[in-house]
Amino acid sequence: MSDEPSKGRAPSIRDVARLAGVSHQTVSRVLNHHPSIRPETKQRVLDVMAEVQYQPNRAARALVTSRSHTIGILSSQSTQYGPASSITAIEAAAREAGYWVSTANIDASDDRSIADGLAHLVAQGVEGLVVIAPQARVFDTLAQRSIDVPYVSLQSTGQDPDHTLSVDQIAGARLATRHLIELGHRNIYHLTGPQDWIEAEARMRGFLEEMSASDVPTTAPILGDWTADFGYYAGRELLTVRDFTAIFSSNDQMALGLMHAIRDAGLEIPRDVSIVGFDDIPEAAHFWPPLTTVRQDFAELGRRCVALLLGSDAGAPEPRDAIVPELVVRSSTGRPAF
Amino acid sequence: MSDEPSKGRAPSIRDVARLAGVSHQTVSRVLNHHPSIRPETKQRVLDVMAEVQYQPNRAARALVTSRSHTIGILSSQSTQYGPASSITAIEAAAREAGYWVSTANIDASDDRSIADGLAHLVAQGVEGLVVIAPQARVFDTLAQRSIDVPYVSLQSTGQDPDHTLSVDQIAGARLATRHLIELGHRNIYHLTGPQDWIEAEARMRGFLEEMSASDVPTTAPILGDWTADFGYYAGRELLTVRDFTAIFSSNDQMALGLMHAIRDAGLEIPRDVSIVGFDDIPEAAHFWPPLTTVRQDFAELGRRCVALLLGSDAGAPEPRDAIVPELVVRSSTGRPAF
DNA sequence: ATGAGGCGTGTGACCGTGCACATGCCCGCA
DNA sequence: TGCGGGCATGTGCACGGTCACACGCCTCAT
Repeated sequence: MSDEPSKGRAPSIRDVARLAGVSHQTVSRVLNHHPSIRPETKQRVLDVMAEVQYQPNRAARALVTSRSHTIGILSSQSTQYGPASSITAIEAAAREAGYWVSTANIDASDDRSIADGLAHLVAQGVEGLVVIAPQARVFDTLAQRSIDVPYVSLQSTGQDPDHTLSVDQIAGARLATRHLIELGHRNIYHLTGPQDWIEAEARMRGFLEEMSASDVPTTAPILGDWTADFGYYAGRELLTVRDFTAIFSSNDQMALGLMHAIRDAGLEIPRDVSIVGFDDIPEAAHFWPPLTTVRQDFAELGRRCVALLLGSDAGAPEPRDAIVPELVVRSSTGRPAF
Repeated sequence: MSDEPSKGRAPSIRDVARLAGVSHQTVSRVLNHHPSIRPETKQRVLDVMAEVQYQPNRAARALVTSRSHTIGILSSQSTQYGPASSITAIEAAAREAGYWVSTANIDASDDRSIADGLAHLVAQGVEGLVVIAPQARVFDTLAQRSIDVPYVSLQSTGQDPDHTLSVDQIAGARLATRHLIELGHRNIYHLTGPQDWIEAEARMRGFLEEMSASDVPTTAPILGDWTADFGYYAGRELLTVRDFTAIFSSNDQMALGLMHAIRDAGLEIPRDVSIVGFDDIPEAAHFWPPLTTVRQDFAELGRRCVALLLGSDAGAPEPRDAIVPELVVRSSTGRPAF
């Protein structure tokens, strides 16, 4: 019965075609900017589209083209500053390139959750995959499923350079460590992130490398979990012995907890203990004292990430060198007391 | 030519059907847990599915059902702790309900960006929409487009209660303010968030309400921007006069900046100035001194959010009362010096 | 015995888009 | 004059699911 009115569903190209007096294919051509269309025809179609508020159906298009114009992000811990910043940066860069982003937050300690998240993104037809989850497990699952989607991992594993992109965590950690050594510290502890975070491991490696390169005796790193709470308790624990003059923390939050514990013990920073963090979260400049830390350029990371993903089609020779982070010296570090 | 091998495309229900010796419809029934299927037939189909690693094509399903099983989140400032936590909580709750989440980060100061983000989510066929962006603008666009998708805003506007869900920011702000008043403070400043954030406005209103309810003379609030940097500069500015004994900051980051400025001026917290924040970010307990603040239950918020969105179908009588936040008293507040 | 009805399954259409191919027209060149 | 070729447009099918309906078979009440 109903000939022109929409019957509950949104208008399709066929509705537009009928109203404009052309074939559905012509409408499709207008949508895809096909060159061979008479300007007046094109205009007529565009007018009708505007009139009926036509919106292309993404599902239908994805169905036939198998393309979604979407990049998937597999992420865990997305409330953390690092991952959150990366996501935002990637989103911005993707938008720039005309792509959209779909995020799946996973519990990286749960294989099932990883597989589900991955399946979700793949089922959505993402054309690229960014993994911001730490676990090697994720890569296993990825390989196992013989994913045919280009992917990038935002971690510095060192291995598998084709799929890895990152701030050079090792270099950053060496920067931080060298800074402490140059100030004269010899008894330096390192507080790591969770052992299954590849980033955490890289920072630890950087620490150890720089220590031995400078012939400073190394102490065993303390395994942390990124949280300020942990930093606090670790600090209390360490202070029962107090055989150090500086601590390099794997992120700023733990550094904050450490400083809390140190002050609680009646000590002063940096007079009694020097502290270096990692990340340079926006708050770090306002810690007490303002934190010396290592800054990562997340925006640049996001940009390169998208370029790498999308460029693999175009074969663009994207610079794949790791981004070198930068040491930001503030007031939480100084020469040891003696 | 090729009869069984996959021809580049992923296997479809028809491939599975052929291999299992049934019709494609039977496969579909297995997928949808149709009751009338002989167990052995079902098993055979499931076996084939596992064998060929069958994955239902989401686009195809969405095309015919017009359902995506996806909830859209329109968000700005998603690196902020509040929004990020909300997103994570919503995602968790949605997954619980068998839904997925698609996020669109927008620049809330740009109408075009808002419209684009909205269009993106709608085009994706989201079945519900959560808006975590502050601007009234977003709602205008929403109304203007006569969106037929149920939506919820995570802001306490007070108006339009059907589409609003939030922590009761006003109550939280009153809690914080009353705490200061009860300690004996009379000269209290308030540092707000950006004026176009509805949450910021609500907290300001709570502050003003409590002040006048307690007959304390009110000072004009200071317009902030959520950042610790701003808190620092605002603090420096305020200290040139120093006509106050307490400050209630609209979030924890600005409180951190304030404390930085106060210490820089050689003053002590809370002896000389008391500080209250808002959010209870995980780091707040380790600020110096540990911050008295207002805690919001984001997980609960996310849960209710999803329930409200999905429940509107089922007609479930979901509690729509605002979630009442909780005051966490730590060491940044105390009685005024005299 | 017969018809109603449920169960397990198959057939064909349809969702909205893009692609391959066909069509008619006009232009230019041999 | 005939024909190749580009332009503007149309026709029909494919994509991978779901839905409405049909079909045999068996059971059970009439």
